[in-house]
Amino acid sequence: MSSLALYDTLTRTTSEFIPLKAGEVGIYLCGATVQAPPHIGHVRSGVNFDILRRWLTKSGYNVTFIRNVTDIDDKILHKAVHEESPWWAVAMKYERAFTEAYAALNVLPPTYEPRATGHITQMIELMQTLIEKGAAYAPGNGDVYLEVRKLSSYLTLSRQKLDDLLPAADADETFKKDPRDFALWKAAKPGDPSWPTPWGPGRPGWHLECSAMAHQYLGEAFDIHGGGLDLIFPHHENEIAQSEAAGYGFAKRWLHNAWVTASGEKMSKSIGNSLQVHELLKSVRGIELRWYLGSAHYRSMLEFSHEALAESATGFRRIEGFLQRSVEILGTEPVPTISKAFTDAMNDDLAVPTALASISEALRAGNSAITAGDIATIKSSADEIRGALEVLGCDPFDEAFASSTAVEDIGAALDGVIQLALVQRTAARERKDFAASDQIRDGLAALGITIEDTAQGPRWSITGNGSN
RNA sequence: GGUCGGAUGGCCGAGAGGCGAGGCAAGGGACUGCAAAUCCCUCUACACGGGUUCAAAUCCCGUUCCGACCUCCA
Repeated sequence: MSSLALYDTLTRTTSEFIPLKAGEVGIYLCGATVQAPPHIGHVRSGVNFDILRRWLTKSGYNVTFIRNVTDIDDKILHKAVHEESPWWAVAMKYERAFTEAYAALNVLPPTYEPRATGHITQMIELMQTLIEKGAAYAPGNGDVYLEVRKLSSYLTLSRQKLDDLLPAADADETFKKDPRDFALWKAAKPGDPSWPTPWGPGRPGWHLECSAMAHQYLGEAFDIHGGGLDLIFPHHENEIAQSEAAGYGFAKRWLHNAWVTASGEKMSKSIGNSLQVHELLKSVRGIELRWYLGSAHYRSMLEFSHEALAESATGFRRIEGFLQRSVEILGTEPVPTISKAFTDAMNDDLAVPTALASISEALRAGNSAITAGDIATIKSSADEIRGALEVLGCDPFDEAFASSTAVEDIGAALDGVIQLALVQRTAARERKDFAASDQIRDGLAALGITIEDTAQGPRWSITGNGSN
């Protein structure tokens, strides 16, 4: 059995993953700033790290997974003005949209999902520590800044030099000792929400939130910190600065997922190439969108196109089709089993594309076994495929994707009706009346129901390509 | 200006000195009354120019093009 190796943005190398505490893993993932509905770039991050979490869990670790919600920030305040709604109502509205998107894609809920505004006390404590240690200062205007020149480790994650950074265009540097110092806390402006602090009323800076929440739930040092590539600077750099200046060990390893791109460019709301999750879910199922988003390596850009998504969904349905046939033949659901090929791929920095190749091989073996009537191979293939799909969060038998009881009742009734038609069709075929048999099949096809004649008799499935 | 990433077949997408990843699409074949499903076969690619090497998509040098970050982006 190979052991898990993961990439680390800090060292830019892949190395064996050794947790701080045997059998336990703590992960902090930067979640959403809830100021707009989620697009597929946001949920790709969720899916990538959900796969990491599931693989760690499958590997026997007890995983504590934190994904925060940034529910106070400039963009939320702007949005509140635009929507003529209280800032907290805006935040809640979009937080729910994210929760629904994650659920539709079978992203497991985090162990804890802290909101920034629920941790103001911890942030104030952290700032007090930083001021006492001489790392931060409150110039008297209500802001609190971190003095970055005092930190030797500053910018080691992004490998930049302080003097090479472009000066901030918008910063009011009146109170800063150095223009690169960043705000831990922002003084309240008239009309903005604020919380009282020893330095005056204000609201948290983005970076401070994550340091405070990571400390609260994972302690002074933890195993993995994750997020999108675009957070390396300044967000993660600043998180390191705050936490290390406070004396914490902080994250031992940094994982960053790459973007979803469209026409080669990063998907973003501002350039208008973003695709909202709920829009895409009108054309594919959640399990199919997840399969697509998870199919590329997490550190590779994923070039989105509707065609690629549709093709990916087609491929997934092939796998599902085999699993369904295996259930019909074996009479039982497959038992999730992890193959060596899948293990080796996942242990190699989550090489999902290589893992998918192992699924393809099992699929071919399984389909051939159906033709050959090789029950043992049908079962072993189905077990292996389901095991892999489970880790990838795309197990069709997962309750998260299961239909409700009411739907199952309708399905049973529908099956009865279609079987009546198929009996007529079989009778027509037996008397070589193919005009009549094709008429029945065409009629069902027009309703989006596809008929396949197999060695075990006709079977039907809803493919949704009907003209209704 | 600084830092970082990328360019692989019709398309998506792995690999990182030698063994044609895989998928989708397309073409052919098997099976079938015809389909569908499935299986088999075909389609031998690595931006460009040098170099290292017995051997380069992979390493080195240079070039072109694309993208990202540089103080509140997943």
